[in-house]
Amino acid sequence: MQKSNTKISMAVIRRLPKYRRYLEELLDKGINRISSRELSKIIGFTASQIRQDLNNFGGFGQQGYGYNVAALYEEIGKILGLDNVYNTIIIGAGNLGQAIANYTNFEKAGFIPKAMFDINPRLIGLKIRDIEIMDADNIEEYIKENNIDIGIICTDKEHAQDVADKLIKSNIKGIWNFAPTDLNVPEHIMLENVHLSESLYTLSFLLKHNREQEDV
Amino acid sequence: MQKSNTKISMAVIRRLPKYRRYLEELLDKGINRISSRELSKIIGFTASQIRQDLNNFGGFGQQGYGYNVAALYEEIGKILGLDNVYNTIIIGAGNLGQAIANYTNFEKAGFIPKAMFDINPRLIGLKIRDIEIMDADNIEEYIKENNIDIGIICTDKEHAQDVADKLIKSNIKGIWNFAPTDLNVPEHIMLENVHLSESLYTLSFLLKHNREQEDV
DNA sequence: TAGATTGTTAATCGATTAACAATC
DNA sequence: TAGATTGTTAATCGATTAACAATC
Repeated sequence: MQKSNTKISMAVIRRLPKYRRYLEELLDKGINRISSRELSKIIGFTASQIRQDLNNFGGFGQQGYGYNVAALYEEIGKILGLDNVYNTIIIGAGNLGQAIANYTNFEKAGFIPKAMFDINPRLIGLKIRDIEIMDADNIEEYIKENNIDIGIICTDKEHAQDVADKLIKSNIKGIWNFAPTDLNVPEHIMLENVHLSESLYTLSFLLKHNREQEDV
Repeated sequence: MQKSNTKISMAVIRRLPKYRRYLEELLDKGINRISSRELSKIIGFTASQIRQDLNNFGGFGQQGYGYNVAALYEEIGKILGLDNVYNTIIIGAGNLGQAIANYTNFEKAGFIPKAMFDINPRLIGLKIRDIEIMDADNIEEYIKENNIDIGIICTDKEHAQDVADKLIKSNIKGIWNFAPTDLNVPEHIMLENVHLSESLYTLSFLLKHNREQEDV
């Protein structure tokens, strides 16, 4: 669907989930048609930007009419790969790992937690929902035997690179990293970081300088 | 410290925590001097960008020498407001709220969780570490009586705006929002969102299109 | 002092916005 | 058909990179 050769910028990619979220809300309200101008008012991007963004992936609108909400929602889901199912494992079964294991919305979107791993013998063998916490020694074996796509790193920063190395060796496809460190990962493995403290420190900056963000 | 009138872009602000993190690592290694060129190699920004970024806030370097690691680390901490102490409350005492309450690194950086709130009677009265889970009906009263600076919203999306409204009424200074929705907040209240599903969907896009990120 | 490296200005690059012809 | 709104090109704006004089 993406136009030939054009390289989509990360700025555009990171806006896509937000489009999808607002389109879902419109769907829930039973609205089945929207113009870039109307969408602009509720989502806060300019109408021009909305049209530019969407046209990176094809002409989803119709002149004189606007966009079909259901169709556009569906298309953006496909662009994001949410029509796929991904098998995931969570490494680090502390509070954060458990929070993610319990968060069923990810599962609804196709990200299935198959197992959790920890080094703490007190946690090994427990289950979160129906997801077993296993010994971290078995990560590589488990990935290979169970077709795991994504590894979610919820360890402390000291263990994160070791875990990442195991994931890499086992031919994982992507890593979602919550450890407060930057991981070394080969180019063919996709990496997305969630650096919570960087987000908190940004809020701290804004508080200190009493400045609202211009963008979301 | 910030130069008069110049408005610092969010892009710069969001890089500051990363500078601080790498400088901390250098400190731990006992390195007390670094040039923009050397820092560039380990942090991955261009040397030019590093110098530009830092010069938004003043001349911290010395020609022919570079930057003093300890001093720069300290300065960036101050710029981020990490020399302050913030009182926080966590609203929503589910797994995510508990994970944040248990994450002592935030406390070390000056963000003190004073109380948690929930509407679930089974949770009310429990303690996470020494942080009590209280009835969400008491949020407004508690904020006013305890000098709370930051509200951390860990509820589901259905309750998030209601909670935000209570925080706003109680003159909170900042909101750190983990609920998967955009909040309506007046301009004088600082808002920082952590939209986990947007991050996960971005990873999904990268997997589908097998593309590494050019940045971070 | 000579060499190194900053601070800062200028050039480039990329992303956003504006404008409008195409067309439903 | 006339009006509305897209898709797309051109203009603008902002952020990044390059270059180099200042200076430690």
